Amino acid sequence: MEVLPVEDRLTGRSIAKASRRAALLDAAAQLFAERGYNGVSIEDLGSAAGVSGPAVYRHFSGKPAVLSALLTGVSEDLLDGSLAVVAASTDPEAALKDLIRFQVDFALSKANVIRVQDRDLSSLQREDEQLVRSLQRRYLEVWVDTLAELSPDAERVRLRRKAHAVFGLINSTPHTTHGGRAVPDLAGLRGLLEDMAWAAVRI
Amino acid sequence: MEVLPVEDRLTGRSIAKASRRAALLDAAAQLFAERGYNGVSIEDLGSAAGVSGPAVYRHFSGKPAVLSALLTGVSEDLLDGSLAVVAASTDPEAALKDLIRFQVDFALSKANVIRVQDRDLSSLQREDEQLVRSLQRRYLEVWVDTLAELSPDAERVRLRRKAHAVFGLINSTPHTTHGGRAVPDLAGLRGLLEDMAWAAVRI
DNA sequence: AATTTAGGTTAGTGGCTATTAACCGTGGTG
DNA sequence: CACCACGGTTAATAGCCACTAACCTAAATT
Repeated sequence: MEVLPVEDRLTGRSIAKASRRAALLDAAAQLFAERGYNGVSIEDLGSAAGVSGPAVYRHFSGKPAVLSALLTGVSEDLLDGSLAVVAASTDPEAALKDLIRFQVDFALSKANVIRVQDRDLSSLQREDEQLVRSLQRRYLEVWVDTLAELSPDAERVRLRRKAHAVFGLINSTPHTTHGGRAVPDLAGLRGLLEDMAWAAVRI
Repeated sequence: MEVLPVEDRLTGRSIAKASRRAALLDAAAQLFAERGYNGVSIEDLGSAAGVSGPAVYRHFSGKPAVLSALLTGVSEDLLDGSLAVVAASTDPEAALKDLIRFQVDFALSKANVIRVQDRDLSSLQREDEQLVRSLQRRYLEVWVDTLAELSPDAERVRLRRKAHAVFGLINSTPHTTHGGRAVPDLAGLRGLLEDMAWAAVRI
């Protein structure tokens, strides 16, 4: 008979393991953002997390699994976050403003992962790619639903394009913030992006 | 004594060579956009241009040279085009509108190259990367100069960020137009992007 | 305290791929 | 019409890299 691992015990080892896994994902976000998925070796990944080479296989089944964990994670965070934002807002206009703020926060605080998401999505295995695309689609629909409440007459196709364009606007700084250095006037940038996004979305 | 190849004769072969080179660059734009520079092999590249493998070396010194030709080409086209646009306009407001139209045209007609440019810039060799970055910087400055004429009091840092964000907005569709399929309502998309860009830039 | 399990390590190993070698037909040139 | 430069071909070559094997130590479990 097998021992069912129904409940994971919080032993010292499991904590260490979790934090190592997190370190690997952090390293992956940074390295993939800089050099692209195919430009990073498992050895690079391991040593950036303070461990060398094949130890990565104690945490992930392979290189694709690392990318998959990274991208499904960010997609879920975006979707869940946006649902929470919309649920907390009363009127659609406030909801849209909060969605913008949320996306700006996300883009500025997780620039690396944002970058990887639209750079290396195609490197995922078919199944994972579909999952991530589905999560992204649902996130997009949260925006489109909110936009539709504000412009009931607009076609959804148009609203979808609008949302895409706003994402491009907001996500632009990760592309330009080279290497992940700190941004001087972060608050100013945040405000500028919010204002521009608001102006663009209200046309 | 060497024969100086001062003037290239327009022989049948040289024409064939030029068109093969163009085919290779087209293939590179498409494949790099889809799979990323490191996800495409020389063999892939060649066969997509109707030639197999090492024949590529008759046209480029190596794989990096292909990427370099692609990216310096697009950067130069953008810079030259923007200079022409500004030179043709009289007042700054018209210039800005034309710059937007120009960038939208470019993003919609050369989506692949746009994608490669901000995806695989870091795969260039140091020297070429500096060249491309320099061209991009000069292109950005064309925008910033125009913006500065319209808002003489604004800091250039802020205007630079603004321009970046507008690029992100306009270049968003290449990211979303998966696989390079034709866009249904191209004119509508063009108009939408222009309107949104104009609204965003005028905050 | 004995034993098992898990996360690490350092050596392979095999496949892919950029680049080079060696060779070949032909358009352009004299 | 003889020659040759050139764009192509297929067959090495060499290096990188994902992944596996074999082994080792120490935390958990008993």
